[in-house]
Amino acid sequence: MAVVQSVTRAFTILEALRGGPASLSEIARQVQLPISTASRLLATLEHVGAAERLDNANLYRIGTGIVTMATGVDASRSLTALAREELRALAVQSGEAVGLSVTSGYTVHFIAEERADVAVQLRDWVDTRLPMHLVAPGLVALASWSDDALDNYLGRELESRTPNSMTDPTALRARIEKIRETGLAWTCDELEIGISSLSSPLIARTGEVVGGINIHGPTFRFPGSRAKDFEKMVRSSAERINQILA
Amino acid sequence: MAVVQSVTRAFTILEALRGGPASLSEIARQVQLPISTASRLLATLEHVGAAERLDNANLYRIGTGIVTMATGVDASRSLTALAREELRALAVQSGEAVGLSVTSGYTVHFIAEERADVAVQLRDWVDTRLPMHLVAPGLVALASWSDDALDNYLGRELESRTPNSMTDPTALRARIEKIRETGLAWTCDELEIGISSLSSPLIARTGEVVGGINIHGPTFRFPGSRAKDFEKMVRSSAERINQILA
DNA sequence: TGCGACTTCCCATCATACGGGAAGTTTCCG
DNA sequence: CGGAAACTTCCCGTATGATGGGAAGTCGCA
Repeated sequence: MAVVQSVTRAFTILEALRGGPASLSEIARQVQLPISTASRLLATLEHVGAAERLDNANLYRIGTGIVTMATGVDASRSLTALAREELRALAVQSGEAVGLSVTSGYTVHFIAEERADVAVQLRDWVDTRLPMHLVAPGLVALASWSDDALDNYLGRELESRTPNSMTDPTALRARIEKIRETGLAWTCDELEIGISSLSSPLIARTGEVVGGINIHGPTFRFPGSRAKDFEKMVRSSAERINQILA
Repeated sequence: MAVVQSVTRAFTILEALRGGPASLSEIARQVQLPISTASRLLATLEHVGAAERLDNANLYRIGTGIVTMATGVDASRSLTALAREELRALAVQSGEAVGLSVTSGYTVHFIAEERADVAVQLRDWVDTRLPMHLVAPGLVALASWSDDALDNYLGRELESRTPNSMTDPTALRARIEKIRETGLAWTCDELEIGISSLSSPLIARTGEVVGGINIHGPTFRFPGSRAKDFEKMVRSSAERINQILA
């Protein structure tokens, strides 16, 4: 299969730009091309709208043209769609409801849910935004944050929703330390009495935790005896989704 | 400013792919390149993940690589993110659910939704694809099409979902003519009994209608008395989003 | 003022993108 | 079933156009 050199190189440059705005020489170094070649390719990318130049500076970044392109992508392959099958499988396997959430600022935003067919169900969390320290996917996200970012989060007034909500910064810090070791968070009766949940992180190509998937349901259906199984399931599901993301 | 021919051509092809999956020869025709050249460029795009080939068929479509690229863009600049604020405002203002959709081939694809806090709500349409002639954003898109394209659409068997679904080509043509004048489409009980909707088009930089935003809800909440207000709201919201797109 | 790092532009060179066409495959009709 | 039409894939000779070294210009800094 014949492949056009210049086009391949152009996309390599685009890939490099994902790391954030960069100058011509930085990019040339990064992709190992002579400056003049990189310059010509960047000019071309700019020309077609795939890259843009920061206002006045000599910095390039990915352009809006790419975003427009992306909206034309068959939607069945958006993150939620890609993940949906996986979520469904996990719901069936666990017999519980399964959620997909993304982190945004200081909140966790649930964007998809799949549920098994059992009588007692929780309410639908899709499209709700919740404080990170009260939900399992929020805790795994916090666990990925730098100390500084974490300090900022914990330094604020922390919302409480049940007597079980944990709002003490020191206690939370210790708990997060544990999560860092296990890569998995449990919550129990912290958001609402009677709800238990466990979550594993979703990790973007950049290494950043962008969200989580979680199994949740009535606390009485989450006894210690099923815990290990649940943990294994949610871990391997997250693993598979991460592979798609990578 | 020197520009690399092959790279420019590659992006032209990518642009052409936005119209939906297409075969090698279709694309070659569309972008006016010799088949062998188009073939080589498509192979390259496939190689870098910017295009992919439909399972077995000889159809290419935009690839996940582009989506991944787009996620590298400052999130505040993605279409849905840009539009979200606007949608939310519109939902609050109208007190109804508000949808954002893009057109793709002969279908309308809902990609985002915001809803007001009212008791009776419709199901979530996000991630569904619907025939253009049954939904308001589809009708405004059709209204922007050339006569030839419209003939093609209307020449096919048109799906019907309720007794109110309009499937007669002549009637649809007349209706679309009206929409062309007003720049706004209403539907009532045509997709599902009890759902009303109105929509204004989203117009890309190229002048092409790429999608629409719409207000929708239970028909009983869409009396004539509110119609004018709704029309004004959806129009000005679309206007603002279009300004962002331009 | 001079140095270093950077961007832009030019131009000779030849690697490489190009496109016609052959060969193979599928689709569509009569 | 047969044969034409339309399509995809592959090959290869040609010359176009991508390439990269380097000069010239710019900026910041000491």
